[in-house]
Amino acid sequence: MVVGKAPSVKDVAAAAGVSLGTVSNVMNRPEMVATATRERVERAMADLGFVRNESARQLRAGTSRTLAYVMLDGSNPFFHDVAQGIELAAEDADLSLFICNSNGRAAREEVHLDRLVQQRVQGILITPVDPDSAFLGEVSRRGIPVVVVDRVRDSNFCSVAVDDVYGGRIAVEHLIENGHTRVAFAGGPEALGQVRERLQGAREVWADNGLPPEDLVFLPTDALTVADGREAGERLAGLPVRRRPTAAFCANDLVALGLLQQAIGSGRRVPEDLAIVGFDDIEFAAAAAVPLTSVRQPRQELGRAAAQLVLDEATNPAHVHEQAIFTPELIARASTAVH
Amino acid sequence: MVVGKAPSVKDVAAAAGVSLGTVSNVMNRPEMVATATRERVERAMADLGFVRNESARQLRAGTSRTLAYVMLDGSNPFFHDVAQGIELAAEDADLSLFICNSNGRAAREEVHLDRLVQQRVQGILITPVDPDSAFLGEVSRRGIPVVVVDRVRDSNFCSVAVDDVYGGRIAVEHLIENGHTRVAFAGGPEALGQVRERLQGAREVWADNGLPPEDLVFLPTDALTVADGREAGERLAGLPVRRRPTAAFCANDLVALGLLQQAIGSGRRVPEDLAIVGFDDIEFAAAAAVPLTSVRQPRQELGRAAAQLVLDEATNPAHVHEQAIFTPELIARASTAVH
DNA sequence: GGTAGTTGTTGAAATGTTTCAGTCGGCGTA
DNA sequence: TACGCCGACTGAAACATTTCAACAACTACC
Repeated sequence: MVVGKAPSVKDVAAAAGVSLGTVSNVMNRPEMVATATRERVERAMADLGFVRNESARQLRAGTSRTLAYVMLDGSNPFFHDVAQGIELAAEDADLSLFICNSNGRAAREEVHLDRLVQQRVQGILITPVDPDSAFLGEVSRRGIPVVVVDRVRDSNFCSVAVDDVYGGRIAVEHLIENGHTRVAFAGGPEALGQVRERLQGAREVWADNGLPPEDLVFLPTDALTVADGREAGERLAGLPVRRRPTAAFCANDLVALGLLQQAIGSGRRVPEDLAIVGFDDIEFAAAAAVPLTSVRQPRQELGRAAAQLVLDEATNPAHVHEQAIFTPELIARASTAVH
Repeated sequence: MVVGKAPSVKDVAAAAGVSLGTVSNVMNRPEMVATATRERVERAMADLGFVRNESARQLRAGTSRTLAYVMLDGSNPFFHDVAQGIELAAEDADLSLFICNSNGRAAREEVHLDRLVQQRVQGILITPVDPDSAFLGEVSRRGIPVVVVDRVRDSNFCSVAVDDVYGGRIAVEHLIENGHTRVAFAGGPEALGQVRERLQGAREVWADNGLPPEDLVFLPTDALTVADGREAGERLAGLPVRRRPTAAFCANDLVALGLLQQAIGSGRRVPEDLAIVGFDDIEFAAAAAVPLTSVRQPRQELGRAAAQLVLDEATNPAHVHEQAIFTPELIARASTAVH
């Protein structure tokens, strides 16, 4: 049962009575070896249970067959959908995808990046903790293509993101159209670009409609999780009735779900007492007890586009950096239905 | 801006005025090189921006620094929690974790496994599409430690799972205690070991309580997704009132969430009209609009234990295969509260 | 001042591939 | 028959490390 060491090309060559080079050719340019020989070699491979050693291949060929995605928050399904899009593109290009998770910690992110550079991966896709981190620049300078996902850096990087300001606009516009004149924005921390821009869009459209700024209430949260959403909901409920918003726009769906849960749990009705709009349109948004209106990001498409950019950068010498911006779309569901 | 090729050990050695071997020693056994030399070498490394080439290291040393987890369904948060547990253990052991997703397709799973073998990873953790697949046996026979997660194979494999029969028992026992005498079991396909065993546990405890088998209604689904749950909910609602169950036990939380959504959406109250128990206790279960009673699996712990087994198998010559079984726990929440 | 031991460093072999300049034999053409 | 050509195959170098036997320089001891 215990096996000796794995058979190498040399063993295959010996078994098939050919030279090393021929075995390699069978694997890498089968068209230039005679059919009979090729079959003999393939036979030998199967008999010996030969599996190519990728380290050796990569060392010699100098090119890796894997892409990596460093995601920001493994507990947010949004990032898994992005990853899924990347995976599909990687599959098409016959590459493996290495998925890492920084969990929002810069230190962990750096460890991952460091390892990826050691592995000399073909390209790195990343939703960084801080898009402007110097370390990211170093990786890129080292010659590894880096694409920033769901965030934007400067023009030295490719990036793929969504127009968050516009997303904020359509969310709040929808609420205004539905007759709301007091609206909360729940999300944070403000250091997050997403949060800032979605809030900005909300404020812009609010002003455009001539509504008084103080009626767009900012409800800051520590992070963008369900628990933070619940907590924001409690603060919202604590406001005096005449100042209490009748609708909330949340910086992402997790916060919106938390808010929804808190509202229903404390006996308020959604959307009658409180209308809610989320952001991302994760699968659980539609599946919530009151299906959630949300600003849809083309999650898989984001991933796919990012993968294509990184591949272009890796293989096309004439590559020029590109900041792709997608336009989000409002998906109206029960949580904002007019009653 | 364009960089020449990456500096190698040789370049570092030249820059520091030492030999190749010394540079290697600085990296791998720093204690046996004089402090002054070591500092000189480290200095040179930093100056040149040297990053060790992992392929070459692995080729020569013959040992990989990465673990891999092939997960079954990227859209189920349960598996991400397991992955998180593995990641923590990997971090402790200073290893990288490669996450792959088979999405329930055996073909994709095989592609992933094949690549992992090519990479000669240290160990593979997998929640397989089919735990008895022959391919898995081949991988293991090749000398790569394989641990089956959340499923059980024969005694030639380590595995980590939860006692599903017991889980089924406590779920239904809870419902019986709450006074329900007509209960549905929603889940499928029956080919899934999980589904079969959870149902079995449910039936056992049902019989133990002297209840008539026909009052435990099997509501089969195509898969374990939210959509399937909704669909099962519709079928449930379609039953004549006198035969309609007053409670449902779902094979996992996604199905339970779907059922919950359908029930509330069509005006029934939970738990008054329909009590619901899920399985897995994913984070969204507690965050549902009606917090879900669920059978908790120690998700992270599962992953952590699996990682430890795979590491033991990889490093301990005296390793003996082990089938770890965890005991699940019922977490009662509002969806089954007695009114 | 020779011997033994210790500490730090070296140099070369080895790892499993790919790549490329050659070799070899056979075939068609002049 | 000589020539060039072509297709199929070979052999060795190269890739960036690690490892290990050997060596050099000291120190300590008698």
